[in-house]
Amino acid sequence: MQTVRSIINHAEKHCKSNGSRLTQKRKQVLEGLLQSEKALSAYELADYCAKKFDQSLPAMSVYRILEFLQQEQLVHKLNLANKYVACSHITCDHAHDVPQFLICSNCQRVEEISINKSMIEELQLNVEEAGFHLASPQLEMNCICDQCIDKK
Amino acid sequence: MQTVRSIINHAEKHCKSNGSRLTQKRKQVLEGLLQSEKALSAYELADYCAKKFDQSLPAMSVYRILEFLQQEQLVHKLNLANKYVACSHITCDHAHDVPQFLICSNCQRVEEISINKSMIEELQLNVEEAGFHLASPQLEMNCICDQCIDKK
DNA sequence: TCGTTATTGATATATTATATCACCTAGTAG
DNA sequence: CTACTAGGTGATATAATATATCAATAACGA
Repeated sequence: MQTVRSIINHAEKHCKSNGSRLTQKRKQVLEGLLQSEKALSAYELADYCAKKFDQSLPAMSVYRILEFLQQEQLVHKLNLANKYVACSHITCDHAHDVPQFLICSNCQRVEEISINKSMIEELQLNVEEAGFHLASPQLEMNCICDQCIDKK
Repeated sequence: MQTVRSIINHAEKHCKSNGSRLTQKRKQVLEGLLQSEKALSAYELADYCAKKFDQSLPAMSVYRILEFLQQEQLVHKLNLANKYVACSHITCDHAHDVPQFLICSNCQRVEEISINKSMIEELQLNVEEAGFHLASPQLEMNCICDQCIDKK
């Protein structure tokens, strides 16, 4: 179990070695995502930062910061939910596999798992046959999690 | 190659046998999707209907109509793009497999293909192991199509 | 320290979507 | 045939997500 702080430290080194900077505000946004169980929207992150750090952060800035964090592969955007999550492999130095996100459409909890390589290859084959090319091999699946099923 | 008209006729029968009605406006929206190469937003559909049928259709109505058409399985919502497409199996009476949508993130062209059953099962297994359950087995993949690649 | 570049703030506006109430129209019962 | 009812549509307001643009500020290198 890694602390939020240690992950952020790792992220900061990662940025430095890339020649980019993990500023205060960027850390705050990343922290917001790291401490959250579920995916958050840009506006939710703005609220989080405003409350937690007692200093308003315009939504516009959050969007810019999220864009930066995505470039640095520290954050993923879940296009199914229009929300954002911290990458779960920040502290692994190796490039990670094709990420697969399971998104609970009820509580927004997100699980990031990795799919079998051979499966991706087969998928990719299907895609190529149809005359398309995978842009981002990220897969997002609309799910319900155990907890939410139990509640119903 | 089926005409738009014949597909709409088929859809109308489908609705009748379901005890629902494919009204004028609903036909117009469905036609908008059928004649389009690419996925359309609700507002784009409203524009299409306004121009083509010379009578304004409020966006609100389009949303309601799209909801109806989805219930009737005549239309799919692409959550990746926040846009809508006509189901490509309207004239097949049998229930179709797990749909897989390839969405060109450049031109919004969409291809609907069907995946291997065994693959879906494997996917499902992965999902269950993580404590989640597939809500809709529809898969959407962010792609670039051949045409757009060539242009670049 | 100066100037350049990267970062953030502020404001406006676009795009997608939902809530709500009023009106209208097609099918139904009497 | 008429009045009733339910389903369908219009109108309006507003929420939620996102982008464009210009100004202000902070960090870094020469």
